[in-house]
Amino acid sequence: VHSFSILSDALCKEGKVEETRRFLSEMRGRGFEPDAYSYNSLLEWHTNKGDVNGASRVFEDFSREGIIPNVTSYTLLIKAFCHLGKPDEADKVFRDMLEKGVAPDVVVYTLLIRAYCRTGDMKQAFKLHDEMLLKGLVPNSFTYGVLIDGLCKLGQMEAAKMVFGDMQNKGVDHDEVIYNMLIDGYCKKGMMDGAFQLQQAMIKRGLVPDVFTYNTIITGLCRAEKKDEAKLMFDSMLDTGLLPNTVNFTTLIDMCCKGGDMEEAGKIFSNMLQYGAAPNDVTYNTLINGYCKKGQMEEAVKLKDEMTAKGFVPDVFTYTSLIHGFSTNGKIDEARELFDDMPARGLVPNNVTYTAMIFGLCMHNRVQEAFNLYDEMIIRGLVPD
RNA sequence: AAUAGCGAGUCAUAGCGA
Repeated sequence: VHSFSILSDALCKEGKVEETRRFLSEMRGRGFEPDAYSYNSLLEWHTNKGDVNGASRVFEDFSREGIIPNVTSYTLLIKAFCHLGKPDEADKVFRDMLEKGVAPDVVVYTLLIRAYCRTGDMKQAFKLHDEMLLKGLVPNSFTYGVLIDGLCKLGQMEAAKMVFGDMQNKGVDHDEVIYNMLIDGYCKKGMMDGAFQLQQAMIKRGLVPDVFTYNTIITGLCRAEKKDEAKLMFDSMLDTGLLPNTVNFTTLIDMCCKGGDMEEAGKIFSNMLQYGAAPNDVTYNTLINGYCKKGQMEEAVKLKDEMTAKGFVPDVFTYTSLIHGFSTNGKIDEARELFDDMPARGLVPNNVTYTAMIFGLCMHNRVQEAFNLYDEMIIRGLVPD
């Protein structure tokens, strides 16, 4: 059964879902009863697609086939709910798991804690942390990490530092990721000195700043309008022998775009491949937004076509940039056309998209249409901010 | 009973704003 499970996992990870299903029934035909392990990769596939219903269906299969889901199975279903930003639903599944007598572990607790952190509900997050301690589970660097990151994202650096000290007292080592999260926290608050201090501290501890560390700092420097220092930081990253990745280049491109230097942005864009870094959807979106901001809509649209041709799917970011670009360049009809085209592309306009469109309509004195859209977004369950 | 197989944390892109 182990061997079959390993194969089933490999099949599914290649994206061959139907074949995985067939494989599982074939293994049953040969007299090997699949267990939770055999099915979990299938479950993970649904989860990563954000398909809660699909994941739930696998659970229905479990009860039909008499398979007992293990912690990992539950973790995957819980993750699907986390992905939807529904920590309470996730928690319900978790409680259900406990009732069924499946023992929780550090991983599932960490995942659940992260779900609450992402919604900014640190109170629940810490409650779960205490609960796992009561159960005799030992938080590891992942667990402390989600707590620290949650606090950093809320800008609560003092509290984050306390958890940082706490984990050390408990004998859990600080790793690069932990430092990176704190550095990002300081950068986002504009406290670059704090960020640099931590970078030095991590080096002193024998840790090596990685591409995450550098990119975090570079982004921080860009936001602090210190573009020259940002460039120097990029160079010193290269000096350490680190290979810049797609995110690093996208950051640089964005920096150029924000400064209106599309020529430089384009140069970096065409050179990045030489470093083995291929542009991705975010890279395209960044450039498209840059051209939109400059009013070079032909270029922007050209890039949208190019990204599509390369197999990337224009997303809500792409459309919002273009809608805003057309709106503010006197082409409100083009903007509206794009907006109306979104549903057909499987895209759901969000708050930002609606604001951009409404703003554009108002600028063009099409107030009635703007109000109609405002009503529409409320009907769709969006909450104007 | 032991052992092996699955799951969790950090960086980049969009609108408005006295």
